[in-house]
Amino acid sequence: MKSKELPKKYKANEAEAKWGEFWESKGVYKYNPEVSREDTFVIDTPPPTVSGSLHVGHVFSYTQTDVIARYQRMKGKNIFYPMGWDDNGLPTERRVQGLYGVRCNPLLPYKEDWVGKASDKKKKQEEEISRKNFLEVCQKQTAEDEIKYEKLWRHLGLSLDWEQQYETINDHCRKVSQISFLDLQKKNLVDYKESPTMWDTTFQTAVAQAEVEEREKGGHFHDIRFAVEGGGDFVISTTRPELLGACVAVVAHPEDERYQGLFGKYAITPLFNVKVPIMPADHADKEKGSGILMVCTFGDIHDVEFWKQEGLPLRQIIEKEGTIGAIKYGTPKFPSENPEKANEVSSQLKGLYVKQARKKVVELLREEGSCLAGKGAALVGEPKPTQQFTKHYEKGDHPLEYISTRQWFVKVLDYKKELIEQGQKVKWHPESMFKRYEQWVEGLNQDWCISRQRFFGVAFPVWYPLDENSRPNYENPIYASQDQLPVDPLSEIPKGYTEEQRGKPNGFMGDPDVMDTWATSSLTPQISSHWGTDDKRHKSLFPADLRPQAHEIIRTWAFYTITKAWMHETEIPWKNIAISGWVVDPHKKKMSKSKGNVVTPESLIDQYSSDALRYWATKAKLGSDTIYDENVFKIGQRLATKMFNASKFVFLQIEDVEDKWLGPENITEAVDRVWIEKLNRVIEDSTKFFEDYNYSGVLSQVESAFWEFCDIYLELVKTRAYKLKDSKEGRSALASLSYTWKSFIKLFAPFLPYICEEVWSWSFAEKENAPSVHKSAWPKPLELTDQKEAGPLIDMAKEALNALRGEKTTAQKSLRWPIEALVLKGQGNDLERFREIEKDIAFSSNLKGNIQYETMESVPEGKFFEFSVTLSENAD
RNA sequence: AGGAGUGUAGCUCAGUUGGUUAGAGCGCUACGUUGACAUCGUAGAGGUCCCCAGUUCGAAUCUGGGCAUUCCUACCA
Repeated sequence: MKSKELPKKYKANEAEAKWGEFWESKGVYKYNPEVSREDTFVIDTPPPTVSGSLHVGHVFSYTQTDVIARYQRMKGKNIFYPMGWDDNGLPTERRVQGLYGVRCNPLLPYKEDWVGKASDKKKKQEEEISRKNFLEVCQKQTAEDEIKYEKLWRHLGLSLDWEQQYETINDHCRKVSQISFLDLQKKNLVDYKESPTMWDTTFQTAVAQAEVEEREKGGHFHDIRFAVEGGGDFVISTTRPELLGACVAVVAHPEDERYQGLFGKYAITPLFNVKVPIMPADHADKEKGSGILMVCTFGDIHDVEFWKQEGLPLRQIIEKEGTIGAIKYGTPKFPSENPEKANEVSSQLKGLYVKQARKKVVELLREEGSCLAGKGAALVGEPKPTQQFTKHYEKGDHPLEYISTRQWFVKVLDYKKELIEQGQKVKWHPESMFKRYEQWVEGLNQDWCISRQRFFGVAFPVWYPLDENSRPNYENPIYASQDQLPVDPLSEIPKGYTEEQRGKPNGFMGDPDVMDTWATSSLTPQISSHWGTDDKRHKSLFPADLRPQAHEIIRTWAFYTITKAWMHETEIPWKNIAISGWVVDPHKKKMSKSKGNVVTPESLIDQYSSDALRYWATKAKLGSDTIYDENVFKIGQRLATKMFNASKFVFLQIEDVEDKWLGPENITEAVDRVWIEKLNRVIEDSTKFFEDYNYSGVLSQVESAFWEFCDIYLELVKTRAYKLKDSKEGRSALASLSYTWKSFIKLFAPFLPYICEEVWSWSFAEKENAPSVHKSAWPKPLELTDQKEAGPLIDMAKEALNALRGEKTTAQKSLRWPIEALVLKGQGNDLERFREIEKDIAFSSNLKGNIQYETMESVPEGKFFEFSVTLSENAD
């Protein structure tokens, strides 16, 4: 490469396309399975949810991981850096439903010729298709999205090994998930039990504690009068009057004097006239409402716990769809003192959604005379507004209901202590994030529910035998054997059975549920390491070195991954976990698609370049949120341009110089050696910071050193470098420039991979026999022999240049304007030192005459010298 | 309510173990096209380091107490 061939300006788009192809064709980022574990750095990359598009938040955190990977690669490590796509699960189903206007009905037969058509407009979900058709269209859609995602990641310059790609729905991941399930089953760490579980009525599936979020909603307190059997009455307060028909008890605090006389008696509910026990319960609060409240199946977690504790009857009135069921009162399950009336009420409520039912019940209570003469309506006064917090599935719109269903649970509650200990063995970056993990584990109150009543997910490798009445025997499941995996129990059969026996008396049925997405993504380290299928590979990749992830999923992804690794192999899944912050809007709220952020990463890259976005992403400290600010992209863009220009200049000076004059042994001049010492410290500190995952510290350090290089050192020595090319002084400058340039390319390479590869290719790719800077060695401090004490020459030069530039600027003259005379005043030894750089100063400030030195006892604080400058009358 | 983080220039943020006069970039003002760079450069203005008390010769930094703000967790019949 000759400098003449270089473009006048840096064209980032062209360069980035070129080097992207170059890296791919040279296999720069390939993992080498032959290298030993110690020399390999393993990253457990987060598989993003495939549901449309990636946004700037993804760019932010994935880039932060990439600079770590690039640093480790330059340190000589063999890098295992895979990419996975989390396509399995509800987000994909939701997207497909919206996009294609379809809904899965497992009862329908497969249609061979059915082809879904995606439409941009949100279709109403109307067309029902079979499970198999539904899964096919999910597969097709995610495959399309994944191609888009990959394109963006390549453009962003993530140094991933694309051969290690996986999708969480593929055969390999399904197999690993099922192996995991069977292993937990063998170790008696899973339970299949019927139990009240948080249920989303929209998606009609169970959800886990970790996927639940609280939302503030307006509600109303309703005061309702209950009669006491044998005389008397009391008023309860409730926000959920629609659950009146599900009331199984009434409770007050054991020490509440008002209700002492009632414990042991029975209350009669209004409308339904159901006899329920009045009991003491610790969770009742004397101060709240009237101090007495109803227990329903199920209003909240207290109801569930009290119901379990007391062995109360189950009266589930809310159905899986979120509607009130057709309940017949006057039966053993739903007794009533007045079945006729209860059934009249029930007939008015059945089929209503919760909200409608609430309205209706209130209406009826208004009309209802409270079973007691002279006490007015059962509804006492008017409903009083209140702010209430309700639990929602994080992806759902309607409040969750507790519904008793049969689900698979992983027994985490028994192992809180062990799981906290495991978390402690991992090194958290930043350290404080461990607290969140610890607090989450301590606060767990439910086992991990891993079954979902959905379709696009990993099946449970389980069948149930049917008895002579075709009722499943859940107590004795048939588990798949290893050689059957991955298995779909709905289309494949257990050993010893024939397909004809499916669903028949004395036959079998497949478990219809799928696993929670997290049950699979909690295995990402094992998915990558081929746990259970390739022992050698597993040993060479597990545990991983680094798990990068965001903080809001500590309670899910980090926790579940630690749990699985411990349950399977009593290991930690990775040695380090690096928690990235969020990208927030100017009001410090998390940026997300739903908040109407229309800026796509693709358009930002086109506008500012990948290097610029990477600069922005890695300026932010690990774990800290960063405000989305396009100004920072511009600064990154400018840095890349500066790198190009400074490189071009240095290259211009050294391209025709023989290699022997560019070796570090030629760096003989004091000022050059001082500069190299400065650079050494930058290299040392950068290395130290990187080892501590403090990439942002590296960047700001290197950046400020680079600007000092351009503004001060380069300006200072450039004239010497080209005017005295063939002398010892000139060669010292040239060798120093060459070495410094090379060092900066390497120091910036993890952050700005494209511009660095570009300028590296001009000269060093050949000289250093490293076609890619990203495979070149991370710099080490340069040992200068025969080091003599040189003092703060660079600082002196900086002060002098600034002073002389300041004079010219104040006089409104250009920086090349000649200086007639300079008087330098300072202390004796400083003046003596200054002589080392006087020629460089004279060159770079266009000083015509000599410098006149004057000794003075005291200089202004924090300065070396005082300058008296006489500018020339005329320009050159 | 409990826990974690943050609070430094108009804005976004550094500030490495306590140490002269607290830094950078953006923005602002003025100037300058110089033989790498106008996608630029140079210079300048701009701060009660949230507040109060303490430790210390010395505090943005350490301790205690507030305040503000973000997040996590819990509760709210």
